[in-house]
Amino acid sequence: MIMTPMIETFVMHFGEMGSRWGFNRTVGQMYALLVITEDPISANDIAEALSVSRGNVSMGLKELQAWQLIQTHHKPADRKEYYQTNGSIWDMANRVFEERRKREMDPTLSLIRDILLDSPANAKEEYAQEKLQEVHNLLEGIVKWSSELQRLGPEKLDTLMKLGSGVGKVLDMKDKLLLKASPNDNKA
Amino acid sequence: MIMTPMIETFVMHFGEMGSRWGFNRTVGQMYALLVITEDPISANDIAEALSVSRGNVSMGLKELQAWQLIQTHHKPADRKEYYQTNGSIWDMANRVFEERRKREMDPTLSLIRDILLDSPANAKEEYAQEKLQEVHNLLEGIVKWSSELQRLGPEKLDTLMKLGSGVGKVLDMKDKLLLKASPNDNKA
DNA sequence: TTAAAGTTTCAGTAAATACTGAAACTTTAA
DNA sequence: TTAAAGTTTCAGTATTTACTGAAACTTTAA
Repeated sequence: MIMTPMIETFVMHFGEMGSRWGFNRTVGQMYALLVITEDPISANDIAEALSVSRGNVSMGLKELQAWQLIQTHHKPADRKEYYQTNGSIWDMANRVFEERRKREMDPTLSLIRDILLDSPANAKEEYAQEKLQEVHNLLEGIVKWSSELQRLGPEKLDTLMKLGSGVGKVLDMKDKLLLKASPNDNKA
Repeated sequence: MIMTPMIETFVMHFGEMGSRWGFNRTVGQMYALLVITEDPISANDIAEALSVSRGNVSMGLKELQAWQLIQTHHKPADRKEYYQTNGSIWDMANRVFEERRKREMDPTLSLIRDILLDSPANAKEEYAQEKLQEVHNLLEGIVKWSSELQRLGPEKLDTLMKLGSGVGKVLDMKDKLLLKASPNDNKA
C-alpha cells in the first residue's frame, strides 16, 4: 500500500505529535493512517505503508485495541484480520483524555492522599501539607470535572462549546433558574 | 538544605510526573520543592536538596521562569538570588494547559489547515479530507473551549466545577433564559 | 494432523533526551 | 579595578525509550 503525499504528510505529522499525546510515534502514525483510510486494512498493509517492522505494527495494534480505538474486521474467505477505527474522533479524544488522567493525575492524587494522612513533624511539614492540600483539590477538581464532561455526552458538550463566552452569562443566572426549578437541588 | 522524608517523597514523585506534564524530571522536582517550601531558596539550596548539578538547576530555573512559575527574591545585603513560586496552584495549572495547547494542538491545527487548502487528487484523498476536517473541528473546539475556561477566571470556574452534574440541567434551560435576557444573543 | 498463513514476543540495537562537571562569563563589594 | 561570589553554557556521557528482525507461537483449511 502506498500513501499519497497529502496523506503521508498528515500521517507522519501525527506520528510526531503522538508522542506528546501519550502514544509512541509508530502508534500515532498507525492511528492516523486508519483514521483517514476508509476501507479496513491489514497489518501488512500498515507495515508496508509506514515502512515499519511487522513486529512493531503488531505491538501498535495491540495498544490501539487496548485503547479501544480500533476494531477488527473480517473479509469472507480470508483469514487475515483487517482493521478500522472504532467510534468517532470525539470518542478517541475521550479515550486520550481518560488515559492521560490515569497516567498524569491518579498516581499523584493517591500519593498526596497518603501523605496527608501523616501528621506533620514540624512547621515546614505543616506548610507543605497545606500546599499539598491545594494541589490535591486542584487535581480532584480537574478529574471530577472531566468525568462530568464525558458523562454529558457529545451533543450537550457541543452545546456547551458553542455557548462559548455565553457560559459566563448562564452561570450568572443559574441560581435564579435552579431555584425556580427545584429549590433544594442547588448545593453540589 | 535537607528535605524531610515526607517532602522528599512528594518532590521525587512530582519529578517523575513532571515528564508527563511537559517538563523534565529535574524541573518537576525543583518546582515541587519550591511549592512546598515557604521561604525563598537559592539555586545552591536546590542543587543540594535534590543532589543535582548546579548547571542543571540553572537550566531548570530558566525554564520555570519562562513558564512564569517562579519569581526571584532578593535579601538585603546578599547578592544571591532566591526563588519562590509565583501565583497560585491554579495559575500554574493554567500555564501548563496553555503550554501544552501550544505544543500539542497548534502545530496540528495549522498543518491540517494547510492540507485542507489543497484540492483532493482522488476519492481517497477526498475521504481523508473529510476526516481531517473532523479532527480540525475537534481540536479547534478544544482550543476555544479551554481559552474560554481560562477567561472565566478561578471564581467562576469554581462555580462551574461545583455545579458538577448540574451543568446538564442548566444547559437544558439556557435557551429559555438567554432568550428572555436578550433575544438575539443566543447564536454563538 | 499438518503445513501454510498469520500473529506475537523478545533480545539486541538505535535514537532521543536529560544530566554532569568543568570552563566561561557576569556582577559587585571593597 | 580586582577578585570573590555567583550564573550560564556546553561537550561528552548516561539514561530512557522505541524499533528491528528473527524466532516462537497460534490458527485453520484441507
